[in-house]
Amino acid sequence: MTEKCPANIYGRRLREARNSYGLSQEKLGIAARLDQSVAGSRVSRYETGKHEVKLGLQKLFAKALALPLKYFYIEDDEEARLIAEASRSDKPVKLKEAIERKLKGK
Amino acid sequence: MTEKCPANIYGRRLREARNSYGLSQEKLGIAARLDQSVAGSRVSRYETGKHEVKLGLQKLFAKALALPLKYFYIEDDEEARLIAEASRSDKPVKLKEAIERKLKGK
DNA sequence: ACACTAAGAAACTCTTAGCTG
DNA sequence: CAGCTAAGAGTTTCTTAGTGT
Repeated sequence: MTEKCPANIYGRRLREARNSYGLSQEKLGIAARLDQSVAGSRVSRYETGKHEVKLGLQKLFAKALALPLKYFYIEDDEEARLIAEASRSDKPVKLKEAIERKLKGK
Repeated sequence: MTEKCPANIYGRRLREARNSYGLSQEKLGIAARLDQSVAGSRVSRYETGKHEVKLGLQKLFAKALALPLKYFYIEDDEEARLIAEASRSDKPVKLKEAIERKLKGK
């Protein structure tokens, strides 16, 4: 464990969203089509703000987490929470389970 | 002139916002604290999607244009327009003029 | 299992200078 | 003037391998 504090807004929201699904960094990375061998270390650096995320990968994270791109740049916590709820209420199925089902399917 | 088509959402919104103020690429770059010698060519590549913008500079663009960070990642045109209006209606002074005043002050 | 990191390899962006309408 | 781009210089990220909890 021992999570380090995110240093920018994107990393903060990414970690928030991942934790809300109870996913590990590696599993989130795999859900976003990163190779398993690098998924954990890359997500770690994105969350802590060591590296920035290219737009193509931002889209994959957004899709995997069922959130709009803009979510990761919303600075107000309350607004972010509302958007997250609204985005997910569209989907009746629990997404954590959907993601983990996909991962096992491979 | 001869504007090339933006290849991603960030570039599209950046150009939109810049045009709404009637600023040139060079002037926008200078307003975001880029050196005059590079301002035009860099903004050009950000808008056309050749290069991606680091978060630190995204914040400077957002501030110069009086828009929230998330604006540049809103995919729906109608929503983007609404946010732009709302963000600017806070400010009674016309921002194009404010920006150009700053530029001349140097 | 989970989160994180150093170091060299690989990929990207920046500056300069110059082109087109 | 306004927008765009090639190429080498400069900077960042990626992969690998490994640390510590």
